[in-house]
Amino acid sequence: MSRMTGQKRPPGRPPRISRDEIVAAAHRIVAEEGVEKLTMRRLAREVGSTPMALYHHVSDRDGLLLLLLEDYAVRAPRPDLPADPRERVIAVATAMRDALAEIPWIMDVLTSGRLFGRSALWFNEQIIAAALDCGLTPEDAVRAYRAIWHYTAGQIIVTSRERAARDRARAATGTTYRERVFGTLDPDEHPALARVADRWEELSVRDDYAAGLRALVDGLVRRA
Amino acid sequence: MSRMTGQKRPPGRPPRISRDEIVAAAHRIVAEEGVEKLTMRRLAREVGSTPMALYHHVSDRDGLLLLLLEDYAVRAPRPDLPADPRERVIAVATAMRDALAEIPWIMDVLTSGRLFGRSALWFNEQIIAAALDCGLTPEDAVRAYRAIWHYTAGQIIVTSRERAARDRARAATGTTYRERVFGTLDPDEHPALARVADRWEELSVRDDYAAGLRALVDGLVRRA
DNA sequence: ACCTGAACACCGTTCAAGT
DNA sequence: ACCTGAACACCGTTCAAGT
Repeated sequence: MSRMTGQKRPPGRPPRISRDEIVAAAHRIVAEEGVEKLTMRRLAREVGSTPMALYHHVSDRDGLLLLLLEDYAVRAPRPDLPADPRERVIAVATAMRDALAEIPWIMDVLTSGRLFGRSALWFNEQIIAAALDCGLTPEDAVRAYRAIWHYTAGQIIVTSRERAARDRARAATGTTYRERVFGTLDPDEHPALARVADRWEELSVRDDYAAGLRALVDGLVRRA
Repeated sequence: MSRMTGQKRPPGRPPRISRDEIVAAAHRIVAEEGVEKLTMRRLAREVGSTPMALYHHVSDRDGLLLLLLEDYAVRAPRPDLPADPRERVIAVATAMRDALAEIPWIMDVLTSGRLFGRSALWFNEQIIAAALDCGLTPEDAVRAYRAIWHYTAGQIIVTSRERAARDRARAATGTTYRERVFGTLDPDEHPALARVADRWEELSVRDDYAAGLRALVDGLVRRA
C-alpha cells in the first residue's frame, strides 16, 4: 500500500547522517588535528551524533580509514608522462611520492597489505608498464616495482617521522637527539661519522628522494 | 650513625623488582605475544607487580621501548667485513637488515627519530666509512647512507606488514586482498598489470632485498 | 532502518598514601 | 626508596532498547 504513494519513501527511520558526511568529517579532523585524533568518539562529536551511529555506515575504524584512503587516491593528480621509459618510471614514482608525502599517516593504512585501493592501481600499472618498456622481463619488472615501492615507502615514513620527532624535540629541549649524539661523538671510535658530523643535520633535512630514486632506477635497468 | 654499621645497606625500602628484570620480562612478552601486547599493565603482571611500580624504574612506555631497543642493538651480530668498499656497504646494510627483520616492531621506535641508540652507531659508521672508501664525497656519503636506510627501512616495514596482513586475511577469508584485486583485473584498463598478475603473489613473498640493494648501491657509486 | 545509552574490557598516567 | 590502590581521562566495540 505505502509503495503506491507517489513519493518513494523507503521504510524505516530516515537517516540523519550519511557515509559521505562521515568521511568528510574524518577528512577535516585528520587535516586539522592529525590521525591520532581521529577516534570514533571524536568523529561522532564532529558529525553531531553518537559513536555507535557511525557503525551503521562504516564497518569499523579500519573500514573508515580505508574509505579515507580511497578518497585521497581518487584525488591524487596523474601527471603527463614522458616518452622515455626510464624517465617515465621516475615521473610516476615521484608523483606517487608527492601524493603520499602530503598525508604520511596514510602509510600505516597503505602498508598493511591492502595495497592502494583499486583507484590507485594507475600508479602500479604505469610503473610496471614503463619497466617492461625498459626491456625488463615481467619478473624483473615486478621486482623493480617492489624495490621502488620499498624505497619510496621508507623515504616517506622515515622523513615524516624524523620531522615530527625534530619538531617535538626542539619544542621540548631545544636540541634534537641526533644533534646530541653527533655533538659528543668519539672520533677514535667513529672516525667516518666524525668526518661528516657537522653536515649531517643539514643534509638530513634536504629532500634527496629524486637523487636516490635515479640511482636505484639506473641500477635496476642497468643490464637491460 | 647507621652509616657506621659494617653492612652498607642503602636507606629506604629495598627494591622488589629491578630495571633488568623489567626489560627481560618485556623481552619475553614481545617475543611470545607481539609488541601490541606489551602494555604497562600486562608487563606489571609478568613481573608480579603493579603498573605503577614500573614507573619507578622506567620513565614511561616510550622509555621502556628505548631500553628494549638498546638491548637488541648491543646483541646484534657485527659481521666480518670484506675489503672491497662496495661489497662492504652491502655486507653492513644486509647485516643491519637481518638484525632488524627479526624484530620488525622495532621500526616504530627506530624511525621515530631517536636514531639507533648509541650502541648501534657501528652500522652507521661502517656504511659511511665504506661509502667514503668508494670515493664519494662526505656529502654524497651521507646521501648514500640515507638512501640505503630508506630502502632498508621500507623493505622491512612493508614486507613485515604484508606478511601479517596475508596471514590474517588467509585465516579469515582464505584469500588475500591482493589476490582478489589481481584476480578481477580489467586487462584493457591495466594491461601491464594483467601481464604480471599471475606471478605477482609468488614474487611478493620472495626476499629480493639483496638484488634491490645491489642495484641501489651500483647507482649510488656509479660516478665515483 | 537508523539511532541511542549503558556497559564491557581495555589503555597510559597522576596522585596521595602506605611501608 | 620503593610500592600500592584508587582514580582520571581516555580508547573501540557489543548489546538491548527505542523511534
